Amino acid sequence: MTLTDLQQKLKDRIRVAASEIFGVELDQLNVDQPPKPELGDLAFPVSFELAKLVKQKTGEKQNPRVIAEQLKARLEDVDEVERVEIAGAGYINVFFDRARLLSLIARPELTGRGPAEDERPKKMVEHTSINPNKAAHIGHVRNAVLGDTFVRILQAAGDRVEVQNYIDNTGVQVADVVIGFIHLQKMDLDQIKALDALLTKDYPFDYYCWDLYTKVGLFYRDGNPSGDISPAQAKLRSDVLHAIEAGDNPVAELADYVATRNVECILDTMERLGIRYDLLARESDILHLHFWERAFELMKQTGVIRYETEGRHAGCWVMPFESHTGTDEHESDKIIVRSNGTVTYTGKDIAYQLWKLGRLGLDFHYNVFRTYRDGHVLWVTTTDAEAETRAGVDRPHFGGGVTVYNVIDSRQSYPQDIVARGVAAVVPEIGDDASVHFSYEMVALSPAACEELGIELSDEDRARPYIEMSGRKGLGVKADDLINQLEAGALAEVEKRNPELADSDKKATAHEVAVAALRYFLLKFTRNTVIAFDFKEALSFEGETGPYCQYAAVRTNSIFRKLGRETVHEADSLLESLAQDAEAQQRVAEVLAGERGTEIWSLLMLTQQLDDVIVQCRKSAEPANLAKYTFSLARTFSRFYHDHRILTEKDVVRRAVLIAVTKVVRARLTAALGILGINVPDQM
RNA sequence: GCAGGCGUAGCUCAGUUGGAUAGAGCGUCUGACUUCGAAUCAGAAGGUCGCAGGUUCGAGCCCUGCCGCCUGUACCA
Repeated sequence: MTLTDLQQKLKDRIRVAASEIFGVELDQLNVDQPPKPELGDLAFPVSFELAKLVKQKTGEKQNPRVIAEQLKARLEDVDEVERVEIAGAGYINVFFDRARLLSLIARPELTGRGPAEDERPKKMVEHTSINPNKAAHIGHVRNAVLGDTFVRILQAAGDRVEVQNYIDNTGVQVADVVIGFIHLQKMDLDQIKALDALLTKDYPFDYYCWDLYTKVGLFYRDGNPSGDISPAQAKLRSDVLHAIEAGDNPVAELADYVATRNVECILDTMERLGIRYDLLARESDILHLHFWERAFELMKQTGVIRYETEGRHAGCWVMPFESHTGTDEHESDKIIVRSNGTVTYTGKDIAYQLWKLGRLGLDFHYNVFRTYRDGHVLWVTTTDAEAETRAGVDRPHFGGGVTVYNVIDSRQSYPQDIVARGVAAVVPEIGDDASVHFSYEMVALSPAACEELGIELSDEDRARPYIEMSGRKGLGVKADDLINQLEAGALAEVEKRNPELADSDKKATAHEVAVAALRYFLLKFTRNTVIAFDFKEALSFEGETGPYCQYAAVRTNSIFRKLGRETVHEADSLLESLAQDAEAQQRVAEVLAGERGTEIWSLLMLTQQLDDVIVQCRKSAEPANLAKYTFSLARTFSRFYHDHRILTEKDVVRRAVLIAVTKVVRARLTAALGILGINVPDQM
């Protein structure tokens, strides 16, 4: 029996009682937590609701407190319930039998649940999807960390998940860097390869491209970063772009090398943070395998788009958009195919989305991109039908998801909405819910952070709350730079605290601490909060941070290291025998009673909320809830740790209780951190 | 104009489908280390939840109207 089951049992009792006593059916039944643990373990505000329903039904006005009194006896019957109190204007507060529940909770957890792997509906999560033309910055990392954590949440909740990273290898951003190599650096593919081979770890290929991309931005604008692109350069860009899209020519070959190398660098960055993928879906393959043409047919057949013969959009295929009315300045219809016959980005996105949902009727070919150290294989799409047989590895089936989550920043909400509607219109049976825009706000730079980066600001910018990062302007904090800085800071701390450790262990620990700091920093804000990046805050290891949570978990481990097996065994068997030993049960109840006992008890209750939090995070798609919960568990444990000595505790029963609670905390805290993508080192 | 988001302590942010005395962290001030590790803990100060109405037993949360900020609203990708 878990706490969730117990809650359900109590809810059922209340429903039955409401029906029998008042003749009223409750469709919704809320459970709260009392503001203080002294007020009970669960609170039902149901009496207020009942008073309303009874009044509606009979016209008779009832006092919520009187109603509560009538329900009280029904709940007190339950074995796990010690007593029930009526509080305030009519809250029903339930107090559990603490000793009894402790022995239930302290039992080793049963593993294994849910149906077999392939029977579960598949959820698709697309995240990261960085333009492969430069290094990743912290804004990209927010995307990846949010996506990766959500994947872990879904998996923890028992879902089957497929993780995709979309590679826009034929877009203008790649074209821009290609122009930089060809026209600014005057390099051909062989020279680029030679350069790449010479680049060091401190300044890798994606860093080189980062700087080159900025130069191209200036080149386009004749040296003025905020100027317009000159017509001659625009022509250059468009020619290169077309060559890349067409494929099978030297420019496309060069572009493919550049894009692929950047993807490799970005994947390396992400792996430092524990982020991995199942499939890289490349735009070039979507193009060359004619996904769009198929989608176009489907959209025409279903009447989702229509051909305009007159007006401003004459010659275009448009998708009517009735939700907002157009004004003189702004159109209400979205153009999918331009009058010159080319498809817009939105059109291509609809095709890809249809494939993800298994509704396109076409598939990619696949190749192995890399194999992670633990054997997990990352696949990449290809047009080469033979690639897979050459790979000689079993491939999972890709695509065909029931729900698709696209982790894309909130500025894309308009086009994302159109994609979702377009898809839903083509295949009405799957509905709008199948496409979820997992949106988040950007990471911007605080004015202070800009100054630290040595970026000059205009007076206008200085007055703003934050400054948007820009790859084109080279304005941003590179992910690897920040991770390096975090690792250096953590290493200094580790060296101070654990001088006896081997250098490799120190570095490994510092790495785990750095990952914890960065991931937690990006997860503690809710998705629709703009993060104004601040170095001091991001580099902090104190207070509400990842390392704080880690530290609490490390402490639980060090307690067990020092306790010795016998003592732990003794504690385990004492709690196991509770059901048969009335005297021991009485003693445990005493330990858990009173002010000190309540502190221990409320910590134990908090550990039991993890499953509910996971379920809630899956539903709300909000990883910040889990981050907040994890911090609060770590904080509550830290307090418990200071208030209760375990190693020196002489009272055997009391020590057994403390050990049992610490054990449960260790398991839950480690699990919660794991879902956040944070590991617990042996020491730190 | 329209659409979406935001406005909560000095600063940065949480706040579940409306519930009990609005919470954290940072910063400030005061305490606690021959320690189960102080990356910690305890205490203090700090609030007209943007403004004004409304709905109800009850509103930071729902409704209406204002004010302010942000982002979208391309035959760019």
